[in-house]
Amino acid sequence: MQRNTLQQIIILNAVAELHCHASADEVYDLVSKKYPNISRATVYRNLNKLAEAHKIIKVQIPNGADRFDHQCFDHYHVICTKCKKVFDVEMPYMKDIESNIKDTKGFTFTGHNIVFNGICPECEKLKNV
Amino acid sequence: MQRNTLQQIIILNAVAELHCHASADEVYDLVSKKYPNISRATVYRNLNKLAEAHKIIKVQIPNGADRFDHQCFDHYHVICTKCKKVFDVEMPYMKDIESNIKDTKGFTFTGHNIVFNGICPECEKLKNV
DNA sequence: TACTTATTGATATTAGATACTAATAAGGAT
DNA sequence: ATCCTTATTAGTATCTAATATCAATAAGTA
Repeated sequence: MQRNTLQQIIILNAVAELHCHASADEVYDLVSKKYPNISRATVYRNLNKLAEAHKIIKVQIPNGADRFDHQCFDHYHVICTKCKKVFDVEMPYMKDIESNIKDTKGFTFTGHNIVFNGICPECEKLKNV
Repeated sequence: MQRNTLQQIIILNAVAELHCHASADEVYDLVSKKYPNISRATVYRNLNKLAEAHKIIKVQIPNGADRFDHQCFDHYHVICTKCKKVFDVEMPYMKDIESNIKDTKGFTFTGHNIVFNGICPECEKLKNV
């Protein structure tokens, strides 16, 4: 049986508060201000639980910490290769992208993930300093 | 100055021999059969060096070890969510996919990465046993 | 052949995440 | 309201993938 815990509520609120695709550690840092005894493991556990329950989205970043996003619909992301921050990309979700695959070789496709690489305006500015 | 080492040649050959997107550890296992004293660090170092030199491709997998691919052109991948093996996807590379982005918000886009999720035929078969 | 220094082997360290376990507390039953 | 069951937590240990460190080695020029 699923139980509602104070920790879970606090963690969900923290993800909502941190707009910019927070990592588990960033969530932990924010949460532990209000709830100093919370365990890092609890944060990780609840983030995954919330993602499974589709209350948040888990964005898995190649070679980086998972990010957690409060925007709960399918969409793509861009990671700034300088500062490693993750942002949403405003682009239609390609539901039927799998139809472009020539030979599925017996695979059952269940989804896809696009992560763009780029330089965010902040880092672009710093380059010119 | 770049130096040609026996280790680098052996590692490049091993990646070619392991068709199926080997992880650094899988490369290490194969290589250490022929060259028992090779260091794991040397394998990691050379795989990255070969990828930088575009002699192999480094496929960064969300929540998984990097894979190294001997096929040296831009293409997409599918990861089997059961066995975690990575395969090439036969699908045209979308060079201008960034043009679908509505609002770049000042970002400079430099590339993209698509990883499909799926179940490979092997794992599909096992499901029915 | 000698010299310079890139590279190696071996190990330590790091980051991100999960596993483990006794203690706690959510929420149904009494 | 109180008891009971057990999901969840806090705290810590452990794991994996990868990189850092550094003395020893060897590639390739002089």
